[in-house]
Amino acid sequence: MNTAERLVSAAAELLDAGGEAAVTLRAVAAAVGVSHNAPYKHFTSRDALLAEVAVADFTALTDNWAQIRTSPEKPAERLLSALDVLIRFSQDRPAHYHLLFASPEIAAQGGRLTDAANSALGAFSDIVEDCQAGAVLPASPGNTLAVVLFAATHGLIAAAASGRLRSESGIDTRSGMEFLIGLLHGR
Amino acid sequence: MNTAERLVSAAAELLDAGGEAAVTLRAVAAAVGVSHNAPYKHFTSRDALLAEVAVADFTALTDNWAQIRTSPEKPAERLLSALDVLIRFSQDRPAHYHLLFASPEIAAQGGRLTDAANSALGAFSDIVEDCQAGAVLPASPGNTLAVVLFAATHGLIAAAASGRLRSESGIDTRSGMEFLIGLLHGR
DNA sequence: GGGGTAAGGTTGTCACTGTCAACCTGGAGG
DNA sequence: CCTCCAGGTTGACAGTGACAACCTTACCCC
Repeated sequence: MNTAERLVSAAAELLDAGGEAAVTLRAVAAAVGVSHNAPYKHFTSRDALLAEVAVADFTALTDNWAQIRTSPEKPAERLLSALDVLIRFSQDRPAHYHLLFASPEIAAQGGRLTDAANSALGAFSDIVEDCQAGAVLPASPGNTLAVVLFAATHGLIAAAASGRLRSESGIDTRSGMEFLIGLLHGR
Repeated sequence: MNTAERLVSAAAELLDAGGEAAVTLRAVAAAVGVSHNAPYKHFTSRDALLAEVAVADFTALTDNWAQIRTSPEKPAERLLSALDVLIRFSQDRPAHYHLLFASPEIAAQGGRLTDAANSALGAFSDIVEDCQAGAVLPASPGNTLAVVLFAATHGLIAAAASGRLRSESGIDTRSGMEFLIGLLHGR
């Protein structure tokens, strides 16, 4: 594994261990065993390094969803599995999740990151479209329904991360999405 | 206006002008005309100061929504107006929006902030419940539907902020919510 | 085969940040 | 009149992202 890859994976580990604030260029460099300035030979800035971490995460999500689509489950069950992947990711690796979906300055890095994010959305949309083709979910122009379902999931995850879900409403992300899908079912 | 209030309002202005990174304790203090350490006489940390900015924003949102509820429009139109308030807020003051709904370390400040956020959600829920009472939207246990609708809106706003909405799907936040509400209408 | 060259690494330095500590000051209350 | 404290000050400190300059090694081309 070359230095650039080792830097990305060290950054990913630090992100898990201590949140975004812990991902210091110096800490990343030290974890790899290079000098404090070596990262600049591979990445133009700290944000660019974090963007590469995000690319790796998006790619993993894409693979996950692509695999779910090939499972023998019914479309509706595959959709719930896809949502579970996202929900579990947000719970197991909250800092990574925040990096991917709630960090505008990282998203602005563009390039490879935009492509990786679009691929992930595409894989998720495929699963939703299978549901629409099976009349489990209503039709929509383009992938509008997939985008809306994804958005609702992200919104519930964000509310949960802020601690503002359990407090007043007493629901969780999964049950919220089940409720919404139930309303849309067969429409 | 006392120093604490002036610090909060100066922080709010810097947040608008240059994003969260521009809200430096030193810059805030300088804007008010006090020394670089004076903020610590009123706030325990930078995050605590930002939390007060968020409290003010949540309060304004609550007032906005409470007023919409008293308008002579039909419930469904009031709901769209409420969503427009949120969407416009996210477009006009993106850094403030991010602070309120996508900053876990700020949300963790708790206390006054949690109360203010709950009040805002309550005002929004009232508007949704009017729609449910008028059979414009389906019934739900507690305020589940309000939470889900809010979550979906936030998700679409977040996607738009990341530049990942227009690119692939060609929809915007407002039209996405109209699509979802249309599906739920009369259910 | 030898010399240029560039990728990848190093050390040193800079301005800036949040935070802590110590000090100062004026006015309120016994 | 003395005390005390809220609210302000200056000074310091470690840590950060970023830049500049230098060193080295391996490769390519003439």
